Amino acid sequence: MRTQASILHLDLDAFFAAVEQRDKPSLRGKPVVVGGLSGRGVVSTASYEARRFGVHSAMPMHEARRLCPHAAFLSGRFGAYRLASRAVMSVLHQLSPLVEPMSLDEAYVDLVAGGWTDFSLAGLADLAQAVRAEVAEQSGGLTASVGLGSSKFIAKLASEEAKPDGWLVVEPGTERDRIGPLPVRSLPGVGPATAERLQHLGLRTVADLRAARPGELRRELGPGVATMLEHLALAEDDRPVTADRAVKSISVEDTFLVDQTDVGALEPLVRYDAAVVGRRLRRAGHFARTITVKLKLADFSGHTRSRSLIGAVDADETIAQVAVELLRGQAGLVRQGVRLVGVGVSGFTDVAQEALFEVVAAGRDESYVDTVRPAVWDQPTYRPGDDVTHATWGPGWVWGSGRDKVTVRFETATTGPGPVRTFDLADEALQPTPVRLPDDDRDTDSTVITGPGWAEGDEDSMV
DNA sequence: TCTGGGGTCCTAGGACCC
DNA sequence: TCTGGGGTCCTAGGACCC
Repeated sequence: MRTQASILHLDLDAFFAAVEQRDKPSLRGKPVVVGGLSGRGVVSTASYEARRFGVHSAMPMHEARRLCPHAAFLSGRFGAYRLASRAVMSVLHQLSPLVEPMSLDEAYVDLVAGGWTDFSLAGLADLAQAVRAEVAEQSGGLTASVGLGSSKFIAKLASEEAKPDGWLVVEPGTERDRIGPLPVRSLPGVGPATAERLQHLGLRTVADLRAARPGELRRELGPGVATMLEHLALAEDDRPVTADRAVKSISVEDTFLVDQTDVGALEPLVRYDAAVVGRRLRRAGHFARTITVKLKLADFSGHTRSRSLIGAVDADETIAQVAVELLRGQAGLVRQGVRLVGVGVSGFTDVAQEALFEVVAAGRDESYVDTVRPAVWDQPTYRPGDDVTHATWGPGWVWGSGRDKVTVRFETATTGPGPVRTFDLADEALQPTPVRLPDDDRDTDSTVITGPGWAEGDEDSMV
């Protein structure tokens, strides 16, 4: 817990709507609503003029139209928002190298890391006003609210209280008194579900939370959430300001105008989404090992299916193939009616690690796996017993496989009976080795499975 | 015409390995 | 043949945030 109000939180006011009003003078002073305009869209941002009519973020767009029919309804220009955001963030970077953007319109700044030393009320007041002025200057007139406090939680609370177009310093030492009367919902990490459970325990305010019987929170919310809330209720928040947080997943999703029930009709979309994801993945310079397909049903329940490949990939086609298979595996759910489908990737590495085999389905007794296929997707699928002599992956045939192992029998019509060898799929010996086949007049590269010592044969058992 | 799209983090169970 | 604990990875779901 810091003893000085050394964390700054900046939040642009009604950001998307404000950029629209900045760029289109005719919209100034009028209600503006930015969000999804199609049937199932929701509001991203409402200008303060629109908020007066009850319009707010996350509200279904049709309701916003009902409440404020004369507003300007816009779908958003993210290029413009990104540009404005960049200008604002660069203002913050002049304060400190430790700037943590939470979104296009919001960031924390660690003033200690920036060498700031004057934490007097007057000093921080000057700082807040200078930052807001510079943000307006650099962004073409956007207004920002600034909060300063001894933690992220308190700094954000301060900027919220200052909104719109204001600033507030919460003096260290006054935090607990300030947050006591607030509803539990104002604690970070308390959303609708947790608030409901707390309500059930008769806990409505932060002060109620503090007075909760020991063990009560633990039973209702689990040790993790309970501990976090106990600390936050006392204004104890040690979360550091972290610059350059690495991206951990990339995803794309689409909500349909009308619920869909036909898997086949969804496949082209899933393939397209896979390509969008693939392009973003490559642009980020990453490879991904896990591919996920997400469905949301008519009843709003969410369902995901994911598969981790042996190696990391970034090709559209590979992502698409896996995604389509995962989708097909969910045909039963799709028939119930889906409102949303999404494709995502995660498990990033910075090098490609396409491996030879992908274990697909467990055998009935789970002692072996009955389908093995190359993780390079234009190659055929092999099952134990399949002859791979004539495949580019020869020579030999797949004998069996466990979860992380594949057993190959090195035997072809010309070589005669050969040894059986089990490889760990991570085994270097299983990684593709390009070779030119002697009789290959098409002059294409092929791959041979080799294993250290396989010529002696060995008694590696099937897994 | 109820309820977007992009993320992060946590939990819990099972497999698997040592 | 029975027995155990810890650590890690994978999958699925859910809560939350902006």
